[in-house]
Amino acid sequence: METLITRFPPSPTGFLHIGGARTALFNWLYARKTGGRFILRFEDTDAERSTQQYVDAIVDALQWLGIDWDEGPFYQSRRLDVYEKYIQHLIDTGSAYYCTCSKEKIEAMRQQAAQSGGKPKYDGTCREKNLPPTPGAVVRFKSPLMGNTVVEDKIRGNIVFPNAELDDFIIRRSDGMPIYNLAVVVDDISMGVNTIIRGDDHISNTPKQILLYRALGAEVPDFGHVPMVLGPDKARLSKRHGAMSVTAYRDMGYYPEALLNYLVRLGWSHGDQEFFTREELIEKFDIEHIGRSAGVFNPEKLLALNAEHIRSTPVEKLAPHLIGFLGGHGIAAEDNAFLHGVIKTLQPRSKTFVEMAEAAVFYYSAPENYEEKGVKKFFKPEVAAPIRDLIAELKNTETFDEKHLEPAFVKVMEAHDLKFGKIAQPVRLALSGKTVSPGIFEMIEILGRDETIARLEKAAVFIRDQAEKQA
RNA sequence: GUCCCCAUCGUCUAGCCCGGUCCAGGACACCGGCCUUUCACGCCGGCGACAGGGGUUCAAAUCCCCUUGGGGACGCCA
Repeated sequence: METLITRFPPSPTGFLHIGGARTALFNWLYARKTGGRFILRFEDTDAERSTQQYVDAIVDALQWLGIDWDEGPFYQSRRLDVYEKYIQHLIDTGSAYYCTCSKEKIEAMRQQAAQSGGKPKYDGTCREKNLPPTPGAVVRFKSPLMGNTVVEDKIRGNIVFPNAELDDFIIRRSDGMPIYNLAVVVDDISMGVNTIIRGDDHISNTPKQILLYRALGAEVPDFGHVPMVLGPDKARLSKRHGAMSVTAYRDMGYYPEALLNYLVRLGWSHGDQEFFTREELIEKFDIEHIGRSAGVFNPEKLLALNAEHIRSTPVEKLAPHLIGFLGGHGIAAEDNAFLHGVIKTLQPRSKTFVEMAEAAVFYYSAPENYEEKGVKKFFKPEVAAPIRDLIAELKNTETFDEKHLEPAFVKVMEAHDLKFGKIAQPVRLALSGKTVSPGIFEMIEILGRDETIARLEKAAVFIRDQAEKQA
């Protein structure tokens, strides 16, 4: 079987957003799944709006997502001579022609068409004039006047376009730069791309491109148009929908695999399965189960999926991601057993790395003050004695794991006739400074004997001072 | 305006191609409950949809047509 070659061709006129990432993902998965190749190509023929800054940002986002490419990145702006060759061929074979109609004239044509209810089209003034190249002339494709062009879409089936709907579209600007439809086709032909998965906003470009393939004597690739991603108001995604760039999700503490998982499920399914690892995605992805209807981006579901990924991903894989966010709290954490232990206790209670980092701070630095409502509720004078006893017990506990810790607590509880909660809450506050934290035993185990005792003693002093102040 | 695409719970979706097992299944969110050392996790239960109308058929979410609704394209942007 022929090697499958897919590509992702962003235009560097903006950041990589959710929709673009999904398109890239589909192409990437399909290539990885079939052992094919995946190409990255920047379509920067619009010199006005393309910038290096966006190129870098897109590369950065793709790398973070773990979407890697086998070839490229290519830049259309550096392949002008290639397009020129193909354009010349089209002219030579009578499939394209020079046109000297002014922009104003074209605009007037459109206006008129709009008024009389027709489709805005170029009227073909220069079509049969056989004009020679002149400065400022554009090159137009000579589109068939009759017949149909059929797009055999892998996702939607056959889509028929009457050729009369198409006009003689420009393939080369007056400044010599090629136009999108020409450039993609030439690139895809010369790069051997045989499978194109893209947004369905490109459907109406497809017949034009098919015509170009034929005029160039090239084989038409497989097309598959995926539905668009909509905002909560069901409108096409745009800046006004808020955080839509991939890097925004990185900054908000999302795990790349979770984003991938969410994105792929927005438009593709594998029965009832919701959770996928990257490997599972590659193994199970198929083009047959890509849906046909547009999907609304749902940040809440993405958040929930992120939490699920955080919960079920091995701590070693999570650690490098968390370290950056810990840095934001002034903590220079090392990727060691301590960090891994910390993550373990935070996994079931963190939806993002931002949350996890925040919750992890107390492990690295003893609380400087205690949550106020906790102090009122749990640091009462009567807990001073049990805490003193607990400190003494902990000093004698041989191993610091739950199995040995619990008897120590039970002993203190019995001596003072307390329920577990009565001692656990003050201890929680003493260790973490907060009323909400991971389990008591797991915290103690990670903090270790010295640190635990130090924090308990500090709390005991605090409680005593507190009592004196009141007296 | 013209052309094209789409249509199952609020949202993402399974089912639709190969009608009956679907008084429609899962997930997120929401509401109860259980578990419990806090918060979570987890578990159990609830709420909630085949856009409408015509056909075809013994039988339609599944096939056909129309309507309605939503989206996209119509650039010397990609």
